[in-house]
Amino acid sequence: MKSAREVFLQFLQRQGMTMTPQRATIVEVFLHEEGHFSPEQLYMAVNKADPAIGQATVYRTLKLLTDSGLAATLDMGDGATLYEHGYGHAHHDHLICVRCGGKTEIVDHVIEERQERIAEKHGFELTRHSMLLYGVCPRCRGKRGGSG
Amino acid sequence: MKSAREVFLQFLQRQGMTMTPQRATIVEVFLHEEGHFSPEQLYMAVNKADPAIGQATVYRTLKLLTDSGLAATLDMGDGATLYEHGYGHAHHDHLICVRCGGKTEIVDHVIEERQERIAEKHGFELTRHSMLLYGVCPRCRGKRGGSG
DNA sequence: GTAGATGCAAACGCTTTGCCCCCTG
DNA sequence: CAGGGGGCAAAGCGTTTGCATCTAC
Repeated sequence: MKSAREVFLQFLQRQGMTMTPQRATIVEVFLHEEGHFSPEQLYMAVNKADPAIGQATVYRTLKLLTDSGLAATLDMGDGATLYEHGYGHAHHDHLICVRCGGKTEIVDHVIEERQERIAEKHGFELTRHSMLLYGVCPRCRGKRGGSG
Repeated sequence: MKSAREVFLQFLQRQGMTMTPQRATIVEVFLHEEGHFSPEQLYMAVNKADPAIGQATVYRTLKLLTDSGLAATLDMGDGATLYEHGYGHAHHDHLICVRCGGKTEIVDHVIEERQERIAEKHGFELTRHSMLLYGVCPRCRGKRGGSG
């Protein structure tokens, strides 16, 4: 399997774009981030590596990373979009605690297969999907209901 | 089964809130809307019924409708939230055409059940979920693909 | 008379864009 | 020299909120 850097480079070249120092930095930082993170978080981490890189560039590169398949988006209902690694990671969905915001990755082949079948039945050519299960995690269920 | 109006009225009363002319108008218009619509669309329809009602009131009432179970939200990744009727309608998920934006409602009991089971396995108490399948609908597949 | 409800417009948070300079080729 | 890339800050978008007013009980 090609390295993520390689995939990104080839993606850029295919688009007639070039690998710039800023993009290289952002990709590196991106690959070192764990779990789910916001553009803002990535921006802050990128800034530690190179304070000269602006937020807009992070957003622009994040879009490229998504298009290249290196990044996957995770859309909460809160208006913000989170990102995670999307290359070399099996597809997974998320279990989200509505109280603490904690996210758990889940994989279910039965569901994946049903989704394919549903799409097929409707004549759709499936490109991607998003499944979010919201609930209260065990830890928060232990505590009493309060929001804090 | 209680009428939707009744459900909303009782919800308001339970919250110590009252049914106002504006809320009544918005509920009526809401119930007449079909399919999936944006707050903006609802606002425009409400305005035909009563031009004095402001956008903020529509948003505020939409939130109440959601809390009361009369409305269900459908979060596209585009930053906007769509609404649909949620009372007296079985839960369903959506198949969305990435090309024309068309939405098809789908129901799959196997998936619903698996979701419950997954949540259970992780100790989560499931409150709701959202499953969006993105793809290309039969009609758009017929036309030429464009940017492949 | 008190408390909630409303309309308006400004504020908000996240994301995108315009502009101009820079570097690359 | 041509053209994309980047930084900055302002604009843009959908949504929320502060405030003064008004209504209902």
